[in-house]
Amino acid sequence: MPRPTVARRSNAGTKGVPRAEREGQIVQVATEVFGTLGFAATSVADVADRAGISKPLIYNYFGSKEGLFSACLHRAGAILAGELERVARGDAVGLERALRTLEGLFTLLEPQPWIWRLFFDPTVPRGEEGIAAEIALYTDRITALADQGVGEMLRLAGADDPLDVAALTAVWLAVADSLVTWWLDHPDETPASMTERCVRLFGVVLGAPLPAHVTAD
Amino acid sequence: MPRPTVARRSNAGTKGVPRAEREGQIVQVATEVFGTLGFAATSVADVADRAGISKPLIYNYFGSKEGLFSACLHRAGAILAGELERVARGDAVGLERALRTLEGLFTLLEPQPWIWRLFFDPTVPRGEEGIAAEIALYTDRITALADQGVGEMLRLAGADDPLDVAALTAVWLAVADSLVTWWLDHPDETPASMTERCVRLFGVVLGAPLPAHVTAD
DNA sequence: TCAATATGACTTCTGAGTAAGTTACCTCCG
DNA sequence: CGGAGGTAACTTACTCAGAAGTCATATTGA
Repeated sequence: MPRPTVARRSNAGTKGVPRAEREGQIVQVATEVFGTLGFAATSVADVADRAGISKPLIYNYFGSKEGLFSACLHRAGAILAGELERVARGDAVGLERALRTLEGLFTLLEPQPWIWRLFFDPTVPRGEEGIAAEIALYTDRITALADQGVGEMLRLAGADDPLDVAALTAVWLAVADSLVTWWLDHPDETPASMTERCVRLFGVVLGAPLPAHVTAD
Repeated sequence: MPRPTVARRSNAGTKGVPRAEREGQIVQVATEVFGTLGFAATSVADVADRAGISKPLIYNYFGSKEGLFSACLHRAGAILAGELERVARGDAVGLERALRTLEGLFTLLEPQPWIWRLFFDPTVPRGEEGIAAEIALYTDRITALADQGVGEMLRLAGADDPLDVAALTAVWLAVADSLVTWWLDHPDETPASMTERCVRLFGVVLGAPLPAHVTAD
């Protein structure tokens, strides 16, 4: 049956926004949603709504939900890994380096805190290939930096069990993650105030008396 | 059309397993799946399969997916919060108490490491009521304990900014979480070896030289 | 007029939740 | 002791909603 020939205004048709620009807008919106809700809980239709365009346009430009996530990932990854590597190239070691990293992180994440979440999203479909692999690309870079910093610190202290390094690296990443998360819950904090707070806390924790059996062992 | 009168053996009918026992089995399986995959990625049908029963039985007994999760939560919560409170009643303070807590945690989680995950599952639907509220019930208890320990430690060090306490509590919970997660990825470790590792790492980190501007500020 | 930009209205699939019926145990009456 | 029937334990086979992904079509700048 042919469609009724009634004059029905459609919203279709170009709005004069070039593809590159639209893609940028979409990626920005999508990053925020993915970062806030997680991959699984994010619906493409929702992203389309918030971006003020329609779902098929997203599929036109990004191919699939994973493709969209991938685009967000690469933008965020370039920013993040780049900054962290910049810090790592500095000559700080041990806790000094840790603090510098946190400072860089806070400054970097100030305008768009969600991008951090993309790399530590537990809801992305696991698998040897696909998104998971791309995430690994970046987390490996980040972990390598952390591992190097942690390893250096442990070596200075005369410890060199590789498993110790691995465990402490995991802990360190979690510490960074938790501070970012806490910051997200306390929007009044500035990067500077967060950094100061970290300096203060480092001081307190490290100044605390060691338990007897730690020194004894 | 009437059903064919052919003799078709159905699998229905009681298998003689009393409700309480069945519920226990289901909760055990469900806890593992929820804890491993997260709430969102877990399908009720999958749980039913693994438990060797059918989906409607789960709905019969637990009402809904949330109801099932809730049952897992309460079992796990009773175990977890109870143990942590036991440790907290001890007379250790500061880092000593931290180590004792970790030790208790590792021992407790040895047979069933997943239960920890239930309380820190980012994929549960947010909302003022429902599961989220029940989770909060337990995390509040856990957080309160952590907060108390952290607060005591900061007070001993002469610091008492409540936001500092809150932030350090978040960090401490993340540290515990990351150690459990790391352990999950290294199944060869025993509770004892994990505890030793923590003692060692505490020693190294706390023995590290303080950055200049930490002491300066 | 053609290519780029855009959309409404599908199809398809997955997973939560349900209706209705099946089987086995248990009790109580004879 | 034997069978009627009540009830608890269980399943098959659905419905229904929401989200991924697709198709055909519409609009407009160059």
